[in-house]
Amino acid sequence: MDAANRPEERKTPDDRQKMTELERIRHSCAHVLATAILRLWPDAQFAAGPPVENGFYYDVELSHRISPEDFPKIEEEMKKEIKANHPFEKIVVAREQAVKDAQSGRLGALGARSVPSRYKLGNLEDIPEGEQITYYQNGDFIDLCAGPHVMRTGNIGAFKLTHVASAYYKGDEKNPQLQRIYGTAFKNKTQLDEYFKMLEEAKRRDHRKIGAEMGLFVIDTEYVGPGLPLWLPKGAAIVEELEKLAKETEFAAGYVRVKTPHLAKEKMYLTSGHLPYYEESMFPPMRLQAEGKLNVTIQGYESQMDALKQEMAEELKKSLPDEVPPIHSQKDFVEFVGNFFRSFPREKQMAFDALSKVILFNEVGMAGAGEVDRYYLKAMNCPHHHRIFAAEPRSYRDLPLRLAEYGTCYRYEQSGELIGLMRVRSLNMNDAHIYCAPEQFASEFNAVNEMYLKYFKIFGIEKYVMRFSTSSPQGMGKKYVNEPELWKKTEDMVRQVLIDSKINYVEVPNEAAFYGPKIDVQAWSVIGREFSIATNQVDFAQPRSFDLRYKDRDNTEKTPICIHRAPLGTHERFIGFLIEHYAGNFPLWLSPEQVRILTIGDEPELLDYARAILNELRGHQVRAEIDISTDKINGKIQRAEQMKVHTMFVIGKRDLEAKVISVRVHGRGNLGATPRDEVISTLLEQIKTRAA
RNA sequence: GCCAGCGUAGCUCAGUGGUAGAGCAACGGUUUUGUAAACCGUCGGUCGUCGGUUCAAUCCCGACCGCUGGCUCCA
Repeated sequence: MDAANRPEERKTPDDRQKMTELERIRHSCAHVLATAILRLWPDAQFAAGPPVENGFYYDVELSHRISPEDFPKIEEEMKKEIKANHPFEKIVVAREQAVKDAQSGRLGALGARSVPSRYKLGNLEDIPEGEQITYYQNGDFIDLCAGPHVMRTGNIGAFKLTHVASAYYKGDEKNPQLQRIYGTAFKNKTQLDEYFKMLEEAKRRDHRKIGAEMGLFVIDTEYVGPGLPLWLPKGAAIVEELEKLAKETEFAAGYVRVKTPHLAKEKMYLTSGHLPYYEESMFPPMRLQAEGKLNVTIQGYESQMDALKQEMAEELKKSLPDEVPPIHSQKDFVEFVGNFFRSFPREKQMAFDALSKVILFNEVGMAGAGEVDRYYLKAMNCPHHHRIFAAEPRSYRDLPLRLAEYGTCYRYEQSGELIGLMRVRSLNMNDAHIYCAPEQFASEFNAVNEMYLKYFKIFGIEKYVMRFSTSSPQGMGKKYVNEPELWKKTEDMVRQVLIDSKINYVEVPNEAAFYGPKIDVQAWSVIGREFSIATNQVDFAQPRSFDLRYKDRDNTEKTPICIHRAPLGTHERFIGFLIEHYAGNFPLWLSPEQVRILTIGDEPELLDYARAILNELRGHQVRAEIDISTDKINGKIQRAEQMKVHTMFVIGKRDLEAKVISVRVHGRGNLGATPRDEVISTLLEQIKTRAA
């Protein structure tokens, strides 16, 4: 993220000087990229070119569409610039001079040009009065830039352009879209190669690829819809195991489970405050027609129809009966309108009839006629849980009340946002809402954090950070519910818990949820890729909006604080993460197929022995299968290994005679033969303890 | 939603302005096995959808749908 593009996050010159050596190399490489592009396309207009997490980019406006096929010749020019070993010279200028140079097209350019450097002009405007304005020059290329850079272009050890994307100028979708050229650079070739090796590994572990190979899930865009994954039996097995883990953990921690429907009336989300904030990312409402008159429908219809339709509307309006029978469905509606049209000449009757069927219902819908109930698919579970809280009178003795549910939510994510399981439109949340008194907050919140850490341990997540998102004064009443004192109080409480628990966290201002501060949990998979796994929030706003109360010791009614928490996030994203984390090689307890019995030969006694083992395993809820096909044992092993079956029991005549099982573990090979009972009891123990 | 690239069998991929192939998988046989692929055969595609250009389109053009990479968004 280019912080320089966001006024509220503008880096100070001091911050910039903290750039690491690697960031300087990359930032300098961005300048070299611009230099090269200008040699090829002198009219290029540059915007911003910062270092980013894995490299750098430069945003450029250019009539030529740069594609990866252009990379070799751009890289060729870049190499020349690096070989020339020009120094990066810092030049301090007065604002007037900078404006003048930008207008003459000199900034982000190799020389003066006929058109101004328009984006550089825009960048200049963002530099506050009093801050030093500097250029950096390498060879002929002069750029408005706060630096810092490496000493000379030759200090850029190894680089490569990686991809092209588009980006809005200053990240604002109202601004023009620029071409963003991405690249990466390292001190030397070895490190560059390692980086690309890591990318290869990530690609190999891609959850979409492994998910398909292992038969975990499919996304049936034609019949179900994009972003609506179907869990296949093997994927559902993982879902079930995660739920089991969550349910056990939450039960032990004093949670109670609830179950709520997938939709609710509009009133729910007006009350919660979600509708005004998030309407566009909720699925559009379903409208349930109540009894009533049709005249409102006709009005809505008039406004958008052409002449014939107008005519029909006039006719309808003129002679519509006062009393309209109840209409609950399209069938009712068509029937009613059909009867009504009988009084017209046949030709008109048919035209009206067809129109009414096709257009009136489909386009205008039944909205507006009489009272309409609008139902929304839930995009979050909290309001339903609030209503459960409200369902019974509550006393301080009931608190903390921890309502947990694996609730299915639906969010209308923008089409361009959908990514495999990582970003979906239907999601199963490991959700719970903790209603507590203010004095209980610290211990409850701390217990939630402890739960996170417990899970990290189970899944071998070693690197994580809690992003503590807080409000901002300027967002009060707009982005955030207008309760400045409550915000401060809550944020202070959360911060204190984080500090006391010595948990690894960073504070990020102005990114809170609208109803309270939140914590996003970022975790890194074993190959070092970052995932936003879970989020939990402190909510002082919704309990008020829903007028939730409990009777306190002193016989007064008080509003509880609500903690939203979802340590395992959603099944979709969490399993997506786990697939990449484990490269599909799940630990035994999570493995979709825990055991496959492979027989050598098909003598009846041998098959009986193998089947008895299968039955015993399944009796203990082990996900076991048997392969009694006539393939050679090597073929059976090959297929089981490819499917990443965790444990293979190879059963041949020798095993039958000695009452043993030859065990082979995926990725570890043949472990030899062990007495049957011992093998099974060890296996059961490993599953039970969720051993890695 | 925006920009760009892509869309051929269940999967991995060839291929052409004259209506398509391979390997694996699946299915049917034969084979009877000791730690990563036994053999033979069969089935399988309106080349994403719709429209246009053309005597002729899977191929060229357009729109739409979807996917991928970014941007914006993320309760």
